[in-house]
Amino acid sequence: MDKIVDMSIATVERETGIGKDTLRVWERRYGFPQPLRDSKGERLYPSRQVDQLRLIKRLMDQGHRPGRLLSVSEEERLELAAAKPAIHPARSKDEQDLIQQTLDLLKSHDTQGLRLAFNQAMMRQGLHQFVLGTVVALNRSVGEAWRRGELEIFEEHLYSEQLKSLLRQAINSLPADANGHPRILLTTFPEEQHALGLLMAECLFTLEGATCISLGTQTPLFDIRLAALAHRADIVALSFSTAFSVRQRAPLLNQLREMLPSTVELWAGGMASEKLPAIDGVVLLPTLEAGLAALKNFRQKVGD
Amino acid sequence: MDKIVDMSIATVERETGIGKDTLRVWERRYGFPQPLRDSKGERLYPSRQVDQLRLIKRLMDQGHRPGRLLSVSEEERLELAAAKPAIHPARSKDEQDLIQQTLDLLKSHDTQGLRLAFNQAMMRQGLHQFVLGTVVALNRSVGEAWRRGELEIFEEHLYSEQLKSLLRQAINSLPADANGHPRILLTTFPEEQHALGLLMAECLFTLEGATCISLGTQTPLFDIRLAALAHRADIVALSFSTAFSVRQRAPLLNQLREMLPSTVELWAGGMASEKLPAIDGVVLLPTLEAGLAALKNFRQKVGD
DNA sequence: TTTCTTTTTTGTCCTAGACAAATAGATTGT
DNA sequence: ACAATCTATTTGTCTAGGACAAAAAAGAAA
Repeated sequence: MDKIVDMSIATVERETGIGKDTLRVWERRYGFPQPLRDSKGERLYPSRQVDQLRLIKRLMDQGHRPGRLLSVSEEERLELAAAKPAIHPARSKDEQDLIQQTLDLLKSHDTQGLRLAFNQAMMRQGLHQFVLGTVVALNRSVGEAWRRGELEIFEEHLYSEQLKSLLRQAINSLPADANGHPRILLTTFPEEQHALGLLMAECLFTLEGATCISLGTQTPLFDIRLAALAHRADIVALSFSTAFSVRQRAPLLNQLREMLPSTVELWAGGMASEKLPAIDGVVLLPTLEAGLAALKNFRQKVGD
Repeated sequence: MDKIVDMSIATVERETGIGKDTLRVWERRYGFPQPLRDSKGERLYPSRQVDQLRLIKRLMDQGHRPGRLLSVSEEERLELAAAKPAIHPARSKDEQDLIQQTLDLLKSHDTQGLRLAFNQAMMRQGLHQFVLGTVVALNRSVGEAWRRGELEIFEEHLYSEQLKSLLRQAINSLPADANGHPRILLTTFPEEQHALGLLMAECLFTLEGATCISLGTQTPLFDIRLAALAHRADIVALSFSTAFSVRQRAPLLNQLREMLPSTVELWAGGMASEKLPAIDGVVLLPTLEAGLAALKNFRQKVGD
């Protein structure tokens, strides 16, 4: 019971999200991690080191650089983890309260209560405001709490499951206009598995009377192209989370841009799109508001 | 417009689901694929070869072996693809009709119609029967149509999005008994992204009055353990699709088994569990019916 | 036929070197 | 002091070809 065994390199990749090649090159360059070896010479990572790797990944997502993190002692890493919470735009009392309530409910694993709280907030504010304001703020706060180590991954899963379920329900109860314009195809790239941003966009676009076709997450580029053609989409909208490596975005977007007919617009929304260099023929949408503006824009353009 | 560029090895891995190591070793052993090289000597796969790889992956999922597929000509592979549809247990006229209707709606990309058809079937049959009979049959038929090349991946995405949405809605409308027993934690392993099986199980277990805590897909083992402890789960139930490599299941299940307290049962459900060797302390559930039986069983055991 | 043993097939891991894109740091010009 | 340009370092991903064990197929024996 409860014995935690040493892990193979494939397992560590899965558990931490750090690639095999990267794990090996870190070991070579920085001397960490330093796994044991089994009888056939393969790496075996003790769980203590895997914990450290988890922490390192967290800190890297916060902007720390691997070189420093890896050449520093275990204790110093823990210090970094306990650092400053960023300052945020002023929030209403209501929002503050809901955030605190959400974090408390998550920590006590009260899924029922969570659902109830979300539902009430949504009813009170209306879907538009709820998504644009509250959900955005919640995402940020939950993400931060996780980065600070206050929440476990499974608690974040719980949060996003509840919210996804609620948003889906909301979308389904909206009057669907099959001939709404424009026709927007929604999905994410293959490694991107975060569906929440997608659902938020779908809510807002559907509220505006557009037709949304959601393929869910992780569609290969080739199939995005096929789907766009099959559904006669006017716009292909992709959602990115911070987890999606910024390095990969530009080349992937370029590739998709070349695959799509030039009459189809390509929108890229989500976290950290600000950092991205402008790409020809790709509309970058750092926020949901920008998405709504783009939609208005598109309609004006097509209108005349 | 529409120009399809050569792809890097990382891209091919994403698009086909075949690992980099495997792609390289196939090239060495069988001479296929045989990518071009760019200025720095890195592989560039022409889209023609990537299409072939997609086909090969499909055929492998059907049970063909790589050695044969890769050493055979392009034409012969296409012949294999057009082969026999397997024979299935007798189905009711209703079910047959719905299956045909679903495939037609999918091919014409009529999401509204799809949703309507599903909803009607569910209303008519009741959730229990709908999940156990119709959804199972639909999954199989859609999966087969895809393997035969009749459906594109994006059409399969569409199917599963609609169904997931419907099942989620159904679950939410069930009377949730927060004190229902047993407490079942539902999730999948990190590479497993198919949420449909999970939702189907959640429907059935909830209907039986159990408390389901769904973490969604792709939870690291470490977090499954944490969640099980935090939620005081009686049972941890994992869902596998055929896409999940059979090779990996046994070691992963063993690993999780060792991490969990022995008082917590571990259930592994989903396709191809029959093929799996028995694992000590892990209950294998090849079908949903087996899952329901296991639940009844568990209750009797605890009852006395 | 079934069961056991041998051979082939197949995916994953290994080392150690290379290189370009991204980032940080230094230098220069306004 | 601040912005822009250049240089140096950092970092992830790719390459080659060898190795090995687990799975599957083929062969042998009951």
